[in-house]
Amino acid sequence: MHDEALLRKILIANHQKITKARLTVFNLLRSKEPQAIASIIAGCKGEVDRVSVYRVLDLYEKLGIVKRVNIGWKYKIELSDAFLDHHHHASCLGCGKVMSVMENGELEALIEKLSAKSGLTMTSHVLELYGYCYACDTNTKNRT
Amino acid sequence: MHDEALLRKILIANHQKITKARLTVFNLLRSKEPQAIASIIAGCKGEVDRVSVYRVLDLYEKLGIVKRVNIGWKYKIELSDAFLDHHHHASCLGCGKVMSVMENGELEALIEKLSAKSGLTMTSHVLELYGYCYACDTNTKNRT
DNA sequence: CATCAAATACAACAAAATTGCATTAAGAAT
DNA sequence: ATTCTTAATGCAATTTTGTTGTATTTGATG
Ligand SMILES: [Mn+2]
Ligand SMILES: [Mn+2]
Ligand SMILES: [Zn+2]
Ligand SMILES: [Zn+2]
Repeated sequence: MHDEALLRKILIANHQKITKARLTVFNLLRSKEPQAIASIIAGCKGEVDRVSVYRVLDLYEKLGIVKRVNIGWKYKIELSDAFLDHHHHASCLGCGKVMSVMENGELEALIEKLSAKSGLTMTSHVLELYGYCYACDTNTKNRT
Repeated sequence: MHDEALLRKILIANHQKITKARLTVFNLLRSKEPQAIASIIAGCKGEVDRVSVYRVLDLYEKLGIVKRVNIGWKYKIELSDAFLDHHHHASCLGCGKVMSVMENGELEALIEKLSAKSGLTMTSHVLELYGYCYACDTNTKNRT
């Protein structure tokens, strides 16, 4: 099923209307991930009001359509695992580029084990890597 | 070396003054971790102004004395690995309790490997587990 | 197409974070 | 110890971010 069809299905199943605001925000999220709220609001300028963006995102979070992910100490929004495969992020502290790190069975298993040991019934987890991408790393080394 | 001596050493090495505000914030951070900014500001009431708390924390972050960690979609502040052993967090979505998950060689090695594969020269990483603690999990199950 | 509730825009508000500046105090100089 | 210098602080004002109230609009339904 393609993304928008799934979105419609989820909205209908939850007795929510399919509106211009909701479709606009959804398509923005599909275009680039993850995004800061400010960036989504900017992308909606003229189309959807600031307040409505917040309300759409609240709904989407409640319905599990989006999730908040932490990039550095700020959060950004991205589509949930129902739309994107489970993954983690590797962020460059130099240029801000965010790369996806795809699921790795060994790692996920280890995280499961860890959570069991910690006494937590884990429902989700977040792993973020920080450092410098090849380009930024090279630049840094070349500086005198 | 005990914590405050290390703090003083770092401040002096960076030509920063040792002030009442900086010591107060530092000791609050030592008392409990991790803490929301609001909680630090509250802990400083009457002692240090709100604005100064922000400025002290900015400095501390720049100097690597504290780091921001994400608990849910909000960040909290805790002392850096120079003061605390490297660890991760397991947070209960029910009651908000945060447990420390101590470093695990196997996991850390795997994360190193992962970052290498992603092409990032990793300088740090964050792993957060979310779920329900034993008490909250039991409560949830007992609900009709 | 008529109906009706849900969703939206806009204004007002509240909370969180930042900036500008006069005053204070930490550390250096004497 | 006292004076000097400037970084650090407190306080007021401002900006930014997020929320709430409500009249109007819009999407679903028959
Ligand atoms: Mn992503
Ligand atoms: Mn911690
Ligand atoms: Zn980069
Ligand atoms: Zn709990």
